[in-house]
Amino acid sequence: MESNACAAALLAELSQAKELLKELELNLHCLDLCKALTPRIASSIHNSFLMAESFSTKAGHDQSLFSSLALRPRTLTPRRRHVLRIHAVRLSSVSGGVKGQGEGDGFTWRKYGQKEILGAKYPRAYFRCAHRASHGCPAKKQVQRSDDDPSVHVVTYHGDHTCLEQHDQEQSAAALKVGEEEYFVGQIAPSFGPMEEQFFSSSPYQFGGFHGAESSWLPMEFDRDGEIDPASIWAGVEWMS
DNA sequence: CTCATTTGACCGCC
DNA sequence: GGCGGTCAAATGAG
Repeated sequence: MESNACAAALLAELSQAKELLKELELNLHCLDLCKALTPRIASSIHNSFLMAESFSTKAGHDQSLFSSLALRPRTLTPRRRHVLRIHAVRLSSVSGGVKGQGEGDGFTWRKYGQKEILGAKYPRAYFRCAHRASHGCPAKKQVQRSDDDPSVHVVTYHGDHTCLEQHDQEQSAAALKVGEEEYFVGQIAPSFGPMEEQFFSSSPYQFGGFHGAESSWLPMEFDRDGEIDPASIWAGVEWMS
């Protein structure tokens, strides 16, 4: 896809996300927590806007948006086809609480594994959709605490839910489609549920109390080889198949 | 008793 | 052979 078209698509999706955030702010004004979080989320998306605009102006005619985004070439090959969503979540001590009833980000997950990752301070937890057995839902997610900022957690989603659950988060996800590939480049903040709370509280980093969470678009920077510079982001991200 | 989580073992890929 | 991802038996909570 031609770079300007990619940039336009990205901006269009971001515009939609921004409008959804405005709507969220209007509808949830009675909740102090939501009022506190919404401006931050909006600010993060605004930063993404600046990034996207930068891409659209900086990306030369011989450099696609994806090369400027530094997606590795192998992610564009048919053999690497996948749906990936990267989501950074920062826990906060905002009072009020946002915990759901066992759903967390709106879906029900079952933890099926936890693994110590080489070079990482904190373990990675593996979750799959609870409706895998009944609906064959292939959705999975991985949750790992950031080494640099323990209050930041990287949630990586694999696959889409084929179960019947619907929620606003899916509708507000900003996706950029290119041909047969679909890359989710951001997602509106969900809340943590009891399962994540339990996982995080049992890991080496102890919370004084879990009351809320905020998430943000990842302010990524990349080097010329297409590798993500870990020092430039506040949550480590790996491209996964 | 049922169901979700934990955790060591196993498997496949690089 | 090392590592990440998954399996499955054991364990615990309700």
